Amino acid sequence: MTDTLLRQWAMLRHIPRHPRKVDTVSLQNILARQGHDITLRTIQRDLIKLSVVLPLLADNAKPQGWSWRADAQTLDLPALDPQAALTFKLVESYMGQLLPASTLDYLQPWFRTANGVLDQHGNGLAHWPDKIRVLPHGMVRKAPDIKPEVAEAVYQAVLQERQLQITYSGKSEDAEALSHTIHPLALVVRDRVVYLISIFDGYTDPRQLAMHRILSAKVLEESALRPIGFSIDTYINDGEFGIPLNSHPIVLEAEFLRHVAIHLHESPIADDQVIEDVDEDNVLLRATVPDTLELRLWLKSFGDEVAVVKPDNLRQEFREVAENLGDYYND
Amino acid sequence: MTDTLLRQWAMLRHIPRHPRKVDTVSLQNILARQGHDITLRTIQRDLIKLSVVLPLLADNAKPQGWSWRADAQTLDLPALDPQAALTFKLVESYMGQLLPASTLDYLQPWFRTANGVLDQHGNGLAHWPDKIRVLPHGMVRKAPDIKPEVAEAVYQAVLQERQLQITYSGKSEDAEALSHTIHPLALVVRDRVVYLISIFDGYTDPRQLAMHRILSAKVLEESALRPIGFSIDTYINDGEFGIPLNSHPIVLEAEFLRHVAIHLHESPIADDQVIEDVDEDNVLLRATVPDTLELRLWLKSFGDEVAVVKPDNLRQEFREVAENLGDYYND
DNA sequence: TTCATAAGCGACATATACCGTCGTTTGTAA
DNA sequence: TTACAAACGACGGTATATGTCGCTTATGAA
Repeated sequence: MTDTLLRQWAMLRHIPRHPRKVDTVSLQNILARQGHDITLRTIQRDLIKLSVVLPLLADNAKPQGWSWRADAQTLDLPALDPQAALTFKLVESYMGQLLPASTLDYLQPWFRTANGVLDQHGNGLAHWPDKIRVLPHGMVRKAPDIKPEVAEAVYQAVLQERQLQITYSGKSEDAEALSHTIHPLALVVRDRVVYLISIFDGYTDPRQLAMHRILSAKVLEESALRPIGFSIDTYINDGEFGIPLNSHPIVLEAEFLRHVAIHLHESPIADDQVIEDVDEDNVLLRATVPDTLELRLWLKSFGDEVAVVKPDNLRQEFREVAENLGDYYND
Repeated sequence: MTDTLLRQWAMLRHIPRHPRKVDTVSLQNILARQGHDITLRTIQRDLIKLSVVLPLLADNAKPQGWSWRADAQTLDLPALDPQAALTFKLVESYMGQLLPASTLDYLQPWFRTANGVLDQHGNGLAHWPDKIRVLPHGMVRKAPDIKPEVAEAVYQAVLQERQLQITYSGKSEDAEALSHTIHPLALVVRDRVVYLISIFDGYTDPRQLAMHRILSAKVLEESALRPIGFSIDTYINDGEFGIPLNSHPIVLEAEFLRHVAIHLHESPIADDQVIEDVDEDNVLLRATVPDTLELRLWLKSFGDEVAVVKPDNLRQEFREVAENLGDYYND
């Protein structure tokens, strides 16, 4: 039974990407725990042999630290097929607008691998980058960037439920950055901003910290406190992020200009959506939807191309918006 | 020099996921082309040995077909670290709303692997699924689903520039599905819908086909024609998707209610964005932005919480919208 | 049914690469 | 300088990887 191959394979999986590294003794322990009793010498030999054909590198420190080259492509098994590669490129285009660059960077190895697969698979005549585009939906805004060290510490603290020592700059630029000890609870991403929900040491109420305003973060040894019964969904549904107005869905009726309704046919807003003709220029949309802020933003974005018919209170809201707008522009 | 490891590695990379498969003779040819001159017997032995520790399976056909189990996790080297795993989960949450399910399915193996990594890395007490949420931006709409066979054929045809035989159902439900031969040019994703830009055989103008309305697709042998000088960016910029109104950026000035402006601080709409106080309740935003439809949708979504000040023509547009709205609701 | 063909599989022999052991060298800290 | 730990080189016995060969089995045509 060829233990060699399995052992090398297991060893490779425990070598981290540069700048993280691992020394031979640690590898020996890890392998021993998995049932591979092996000499240090053998591990050294394996590493040297493997580094000839794989992008592995050892630093010059005394207990040699081994790592994968930072820019190494991932070697996936099974290999990335062209469909998956294309999907990765779609994700890259989409998420570039939605996630901080330093977070998305973690997926760079796969994006690079996808490039390779696509280059190889196309017939080389014309390039595939000319054949795929993702058009932005909504304003193109860049996600505020998060320091990689901060992201790393925060992710670790959340997953392992450890306390975190952070310095946090207030909303105003000139505010002093203050140091706090916090108990992280959860991560919430909304509208390009990553929030860390956590409790300040000594307090009991969860607060939202925008991650891009955390200047430094250090994972502490102490485990984090977690209020009994805390639930991220309850927290969100309590309206802390301003999402739900009303837990009961409503039956929306609204008149759209006909040319707008084309998009509604393409991707319906509800399973029971119905679109009826009203007259030559207008159609009526009827659908059961959640009664949220997002619904209002969406309806308002159509401006004068939509008129809310029902329910009455929503129509009333829109009437008031229209009145206010009239006042603005009639100066 | 241990050729064995490399050879087995190369072989594994050429085994596709179920239901696709590969036979030993093909593997021998592939490996021979990469410089591994090896007996068929050895390949058989390798496969059997590897299938003990890896999710490989052989069917019962006569020339045995080998494949990875369809639900096999990916084995990545370097291994997925917790940060990357979390990023994959974020992508899964985000893209679930933006890409058709059948397209996103190609990334399932990575999502599964990410689950495993996170399960292992957390301390097991509380589950990480309770610690991460992505809140939707905009209306929650499902991306219309695309048939997997269609997606596969279309992706292949686009990448390899081959003609495509499709049946396409018109916009109206009752329209007959018609068969066409088309020359695919590019893929454009907008607002949850994937469009295939292509030229119908015998015509010269590019058309947009919504992929979810393609009922069947078959890649033909003939290579696709491509108009000389066709550029996907030019095509988009010609306004075929209704995006750009004007190629010159404008300097936008708009008054926002103060509480709205908090979000603008978090993720600015432009690098040169400035926010000034106007009075107790209002602030003025000034920024250089592209003059697009998206800008208008975004501004309109604020309803009566924003008043456009400059440029003049944009203010005029909004004045008209306000007037029309006033007419609607004053019946 | 029979036969021809091709693929899968078991067995065997041998070259070789693997791996533990041990001694030497090198680099770091006291 | 000394002490210590890690890296490295060399060696030999053992395990195993691989080519070869022949038998078995499945498939399809006659």
